[in-house]
Order: sequence, then C-alpha cells, then structure tokens
Amino acid sequence: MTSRAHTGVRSTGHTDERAPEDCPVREVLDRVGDKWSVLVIVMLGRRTHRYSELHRAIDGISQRMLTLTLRALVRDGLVDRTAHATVPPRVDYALTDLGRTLLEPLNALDRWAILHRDDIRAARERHDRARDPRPDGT
Amino acid sequence: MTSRAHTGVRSTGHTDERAPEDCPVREVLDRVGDKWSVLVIVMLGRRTHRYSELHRAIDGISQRMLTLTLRALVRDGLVDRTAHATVPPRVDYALTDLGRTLLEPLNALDRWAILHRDDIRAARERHDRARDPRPDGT
DNA sequence: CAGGATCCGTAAGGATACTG
DNA sequence: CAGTATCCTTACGGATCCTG
Repeated sequence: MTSRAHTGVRSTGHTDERAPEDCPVREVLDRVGDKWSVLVIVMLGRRTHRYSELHRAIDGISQRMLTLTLRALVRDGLVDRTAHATVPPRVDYALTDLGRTLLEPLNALDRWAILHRDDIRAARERHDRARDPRPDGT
Repeated sequence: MTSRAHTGVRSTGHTDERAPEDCPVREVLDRVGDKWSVLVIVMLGRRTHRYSELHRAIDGISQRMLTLTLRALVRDGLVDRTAHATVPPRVDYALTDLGRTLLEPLNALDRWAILHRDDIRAARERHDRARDPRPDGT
C-alpha cells in the first residue's frame, strides 16, 4: 500500500507480459482487495465517519493500517477527507461520488458471498476429508 | 494461501471483533482477492484450459503460484481438475457451476473498473501533484 | 483526537532445480 | 507435461511510542 505502482503483474525483466485482456478486474482488486479497504468503504457507505469512529467500528485494524488505507482511498478519489480546525482536532471521512459508485459491484460480490458461502464451506470440507480421512475421531 | 483460516480480521487476544455486519465481501476477497485467482477464473471462464496453457496465458505467473492458486480454487469447489492418465500426462482445469456463478459479480467489478479507471488515474495525479508540486520539469 | 515514525514478524510470492 | 521441493526476498501489516 505504501508504494504500489505496478498493475498486478510484476516483471522479471521482459516487458511483454499480458493478462487475458489486460484484465481491469485485477486493477480494482489491487487497490481494494487488501485487508481493510472494503471494510472502510462499507462503513463509509453507511454514513460519514470520523477517524476514531472508524477505528472503533472496524475492530482489529491498527492506527497505522487505518491511516494507510484511508490515505490510499483518498488518493484514488474514492474517499473525501475533511479536517476541521478545532481543538481537539476532528477529521471526517466520507465516500466521494466515485466511491459511492463502487458500492454496487461490491454489493454484487456481497450477495454472491452470502448465497454461496455454504457451498464453498461444503466443498472445502469434502476436499479436506478426501485427502486427510482421519477414520476415527482424533 | 497455504493455510489461511481466519475470516479477515485477526484477533489480538480478545474474541469480540466485529466487522460492520460480518461482511461476507471480505470472505470472497480473502480467497479471490489475491494476485492470481481472478486471472485464472477469467481464463477458465472463456474455456477449459490445461496447466501449460494457463501457464503461458497468464504471463508472469510462476509454476508454484499457478499450482497453489489452482489447488485453492479446486479446494473451494470453484474449479474442477481432470487428470488424464496419458503419457505425457495431461490435466484439464475448468470452472465448476459454482465457479461460473462467480463470473457475474466479477464482471460487475470489471465493468466498474473500465468505466472509472480514468477517474482514479486523474484523482491520483491530482493528489500527487498537490503534495509534490515539482514546478519545473525535472 | 488524529495521526506520524519505528521496529519487527510473518506470509505471499518469485527463482530455480528436480521428479513421476 | 504437470507438477514438487527449497530457498530467499519483499511487502504487508501489527505493536508501540511519540507529537501537533
């Protein structure tokens, strides 16, 4: 997150790498597929939040990661940062119009996840049981 | 990829962590948000491929990563593996029905990326120019 | 309060060599 | 051909302490 400039495929030296058709999906995932971005986006999709609110709401995130994630989102024009010159300081984060448009495809993924999480879980257990039978119960 | 068991939020010791609403999106991203999975899925979305075909098509991927990615996808029931007992050996990979359903939300993301990649690029340049003005042209 | 600066462990992923 | 096995580098992310 600190300085990713590549598009998803890192070169080894030759410059002619090609994904299926340049695959824009990977571009999105490169900036939103990390551990926290979507969580932040979902939160801001509900309403504007200030830094401390996000920190409390997204349980488990460190200050460092929250800051880094927000910075990246602001940089990409998905999130708006508004610093109020009060004391103590107060900073509000909100989705931009662009950021809001991202909510739709994200919700599509969300619906898919809800619909098929059990299938995946089942497939995995089937698969694991096949290669590690463990006849008894230890 | 080798052994991720957590749901997206790692605990520090207390057990009451909560994402916005358990956020299933993150679940999907945990298994498909990595560097290669979607590329593979997209390729298999076009047609069945054998190992070597994928290796050549997805330029930049290492054997190790292709194998690991495929294994995870098979395990999750998104991809089917068919080994033909010929010599030389031949292994075909194809999307399962479940895997095919994932193509839709993925395409939604894809469309979003295509539609807004320029906005993001623009926002980023604006942002970067703001904090690193570089008046002349060095 | 809203971060910035550091330090550090882990895990993702690349390169390479080898095998059924 | 379709992988395995190993080694090694890096980048991601957590913990902690400090500041305007």
